[in-house]
Amino acid sequence: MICFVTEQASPRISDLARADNGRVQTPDYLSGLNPEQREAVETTEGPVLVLAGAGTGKTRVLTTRLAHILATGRARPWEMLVVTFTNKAAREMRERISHLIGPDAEGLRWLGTFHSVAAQILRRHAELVGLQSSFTILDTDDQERLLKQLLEAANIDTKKHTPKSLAGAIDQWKNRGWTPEKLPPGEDFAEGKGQKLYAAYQNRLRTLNACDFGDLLLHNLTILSQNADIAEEYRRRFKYILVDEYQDTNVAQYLWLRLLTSSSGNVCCVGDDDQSIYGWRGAEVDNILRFERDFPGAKVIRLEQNYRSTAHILGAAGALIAANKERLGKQLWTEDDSGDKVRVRGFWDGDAEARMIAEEIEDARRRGIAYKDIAVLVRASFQMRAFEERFVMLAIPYKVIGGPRFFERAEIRDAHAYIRLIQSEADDLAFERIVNVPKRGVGDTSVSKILHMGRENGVSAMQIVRHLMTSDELPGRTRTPLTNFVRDLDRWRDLLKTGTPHWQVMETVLDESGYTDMQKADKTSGQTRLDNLKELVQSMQQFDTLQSYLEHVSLVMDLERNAEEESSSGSVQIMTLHGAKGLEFPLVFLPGWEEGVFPSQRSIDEKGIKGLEEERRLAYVGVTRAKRDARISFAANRMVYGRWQTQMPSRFVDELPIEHVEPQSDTGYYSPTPAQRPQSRWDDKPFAGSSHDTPGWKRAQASSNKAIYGDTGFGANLHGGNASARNTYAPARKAIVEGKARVIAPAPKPSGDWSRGDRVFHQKFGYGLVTAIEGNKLVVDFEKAGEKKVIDSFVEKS
DNA sequence: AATTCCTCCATTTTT
DNA sequence: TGGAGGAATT
Repeated sequence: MICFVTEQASPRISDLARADNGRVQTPDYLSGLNPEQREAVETTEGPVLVLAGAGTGKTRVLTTRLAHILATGRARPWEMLVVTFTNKAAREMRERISHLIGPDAEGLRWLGTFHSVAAQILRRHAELVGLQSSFTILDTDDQERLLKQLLEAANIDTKKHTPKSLAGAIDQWKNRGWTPEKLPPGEDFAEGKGQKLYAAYQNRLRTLNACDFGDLLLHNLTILSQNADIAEEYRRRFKYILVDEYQDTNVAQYLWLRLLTSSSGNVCCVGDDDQSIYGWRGAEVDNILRFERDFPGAKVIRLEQNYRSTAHILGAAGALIAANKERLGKQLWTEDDSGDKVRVRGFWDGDAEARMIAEEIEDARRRGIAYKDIAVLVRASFQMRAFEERFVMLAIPYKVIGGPRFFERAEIRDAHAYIRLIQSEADDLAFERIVNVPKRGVGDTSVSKILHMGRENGVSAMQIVRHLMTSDELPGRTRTPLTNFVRDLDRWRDLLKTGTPHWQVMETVLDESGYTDMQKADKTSGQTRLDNLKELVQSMQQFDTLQSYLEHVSLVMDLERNAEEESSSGSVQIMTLHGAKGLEFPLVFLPGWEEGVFPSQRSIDEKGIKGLEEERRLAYVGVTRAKRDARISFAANRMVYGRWQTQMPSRFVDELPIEHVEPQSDTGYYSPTPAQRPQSRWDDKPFAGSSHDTPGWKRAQASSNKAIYGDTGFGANLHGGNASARNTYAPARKAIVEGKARVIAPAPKPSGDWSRGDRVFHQKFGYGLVTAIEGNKLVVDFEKAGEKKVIDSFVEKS
């Protein structure tokens, strides 16, 4: 097990360096590294690509390398450019580094996310792209409202072309480094209006002295590529460049890095092509795949010894990812050959799956595993509810990771809008957000009139309001509240100017504007919101100036993360596979491995083989999160969007090698009467006669399908006679499509088949009598389970 | 301005 | 199925 050389135990690197007249000979911090890790740390000159597999000590290598460069005097802290993707990663790295090198870590000014570093550079040269250095960074909400206005101004149907989809398109364009002028002809939005809209949007941003997240990088590209002297200055400044999660870089980030990398190229990129799961938001795996071409003479170091998981888990994950064609290739290994095989289990339906997972969690708990050490990882968030419901029922503490963020809550945004408008009258988006919050009697009509006039005349909304106060273009009932509004704003601004701390101004504003009262009046969630606002005021106190606070919230939106992580220490974690990246848990449940769900049908439809491979990488990420136990499951039937659907197990299930997997059967998955059940891969003696290279599942599927449909009666009409022909060796793809079309619940079978008083048998509840019929649902009074509502196709007459 | 009614639509998410 | 957002209604 790797223990990070840290804290009190290890001597400070600055001391180490001094100890031997500045010459460091195999200092302690290098001693625990394996040969590859050590090579990655010590190869300081020239381009290096570290291909770090899951759980191979990537973070340790990264921080040690950084410390090593500083300790050996190769660079001063401010000569290092260190970029990460998330604030969390940046924060963790800074913490670790400061343990190693002490106060010197303060000097790491250029350690941060791509966006925060780019923002720093942009502030210094903003005027070169037509901005003032005090520019504000738009959040997605503001962005969408702005785009909506533009779409409406261009007479585009906002139903057909939503602001959101335009925001998405622009985001993708910016990810590729395209300014409006450089937009390729093929790229478009709303029948030829794409480029115009994009240009109009950029203009509008400039007027508002604002930029969006994409601009932080895009403007950097413009500045650096058009000003050779500035680019050269930065290239000289950054003696060493370190990039984490390189597989996640998009084109814009890639170009930006290249502009900052000098020809000597002391650049070290760390990543894992097998964990590239953000292609859909612009990440280019290609960046990592072609590193050696980009940097001739680059050294590629593979970290393959895994310190996280057991051999079975790695074996299963390794075989899975081996099915991908587009990869550089790594073979993870471990010295830990203890532990159980990966369990794979098929269930009759989603309920059974959730029930069993909950039971297994309770069981694990009894064996002494803490809730916080257990995770349920799903492909998409709609799969979470089933588990939440089950966990609530059994009082299993759980935490859903990845809900709405603190700064994205409406009340926080409202508060920010107030303070922004006080700070800068030109902030039309802030104005629009809160002129009538709380209700002041300024309706939508007046607001859009004001905004429109502002845009017509090229002035801010507030200027228009000041003008309207002295004219009679607005009725008195609108004019009075607006006058009061302006008066209030002026008063608050004076407070700020006369040196009242910004957080106190915030408090005053919330109280005097009536916002607090408005929330007090809300019985349902008012209290929560007030609590959030209190927290907001508190967090503002940590900043000296309003400016620095606002900068912080727009770039570092992770206030809640800390609180969340602490409070969740005693809970089972439910999260998406994407959200689980970089984390590890002793026990991991991976439910929902079904064709169409995982791999997601949409990914395959939209991106073909590339999409599928990304899904497979996601599966790989999921399995490798587990330290001791991974439990994969799938359900034959699932309620999706209110309809029962039947699906095949995921092809990924098939790709798991038998030697690392322990299949388990669940009787519910098969025909109700065990005697009629054919032998299959998932039967009591699973994998009987089938080995890794046998397409075992497909064969088994043919027979078990027959069992399901034949015996329970549903589906027989839907499939007609060709059920068996389809299943044999048909490509899985085809099966999915048909599987999707297979709607079970509203079977064409006339519901009149049932009548009150019928005696029926249900797989789970046993025998009972039908007491009512509601369409395809039956209310049955079961002898053992009591009264339940069930879908008719789930029971049979007895 | 508030309420209810209706229709539409359902990955993954960071900055 | 359920929730969100828009339209229609009071």
